[in-house]
Amino acid sequence: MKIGELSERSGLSRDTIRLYEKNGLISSSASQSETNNYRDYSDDVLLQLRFVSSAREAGISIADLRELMKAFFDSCDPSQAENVIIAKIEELKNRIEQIENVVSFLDAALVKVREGLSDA
Amino acid sequence: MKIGELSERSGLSRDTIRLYEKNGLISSSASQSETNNYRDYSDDVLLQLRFVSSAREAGISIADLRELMKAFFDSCDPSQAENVIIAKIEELKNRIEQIENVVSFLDAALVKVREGLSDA
DNA sequence: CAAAACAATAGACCATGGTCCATGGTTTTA
DNA sequence: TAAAACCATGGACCATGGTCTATTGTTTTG
Repeated sequence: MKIGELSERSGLSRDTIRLYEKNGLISSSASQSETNNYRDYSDDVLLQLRFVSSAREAGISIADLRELMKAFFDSCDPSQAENVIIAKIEELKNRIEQIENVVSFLDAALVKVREGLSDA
Repeated sequence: MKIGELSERSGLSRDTIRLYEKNGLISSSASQSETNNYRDYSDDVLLQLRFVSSAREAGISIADLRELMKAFFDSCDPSQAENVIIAKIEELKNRIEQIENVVSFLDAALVKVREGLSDA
């Protein structure tokens, strides 16, 4: 499919898709036609973009995603890929913990605010 | 305390502290001396900075933190403060879920990579 | 066929979150 | 007291992650 359709179906702007491609998160091939230089995107790319998109929303950087996507699809050394993925999972679990700490803090703050409210 | 000590004890650079102050995350008072215009930071600010710091690491934006800090300390309307905090907690829980989804995806990918490994 | 819609490319532009530097003034300390 | 260390201010600079615009060329469609 062409970038317009991919944009439509992925919910990402053309610009963003091109940015991701430039950064090695996805790849495309030249279109069949020899009169244009349009790019052709496979259905797989759509799936990849869905993952990338949710990962970006979860706060994973483009640089990190490049590593991951490379591990998924380009890795000549699967055990190397395994390591990249394991490391990333570890990182994300740490991040979850951090956020949970902040939530705990906010929960405590909430209790205090409510005490203040009932005092008043 | 002066900014140097605060920097030391909070682990944040002077520049970062000044940035946070400019953005309303913390506040300070003028020093006692009348010959200088140094700022004076209370011990409370140190605690606030520790929270800010961990929240920043968890990916919470400065703008969001400003809202939160304001709710904690400046709110004339406690029930408004409560709402801000509740909203933020909700947001963070959603974020955790998003990250957990990515982790699940990566776990699945890991399984596939390992299948590939055992096939080889 | 002509206009509208689409595509590629490059570069400008923007916000966010910091860091770094220069300047000039104030304390500390040796 | 003089040098070293500290402070405030402002502006430059940087990376990240996008968006927007202009230009030029290609398809689609009425």
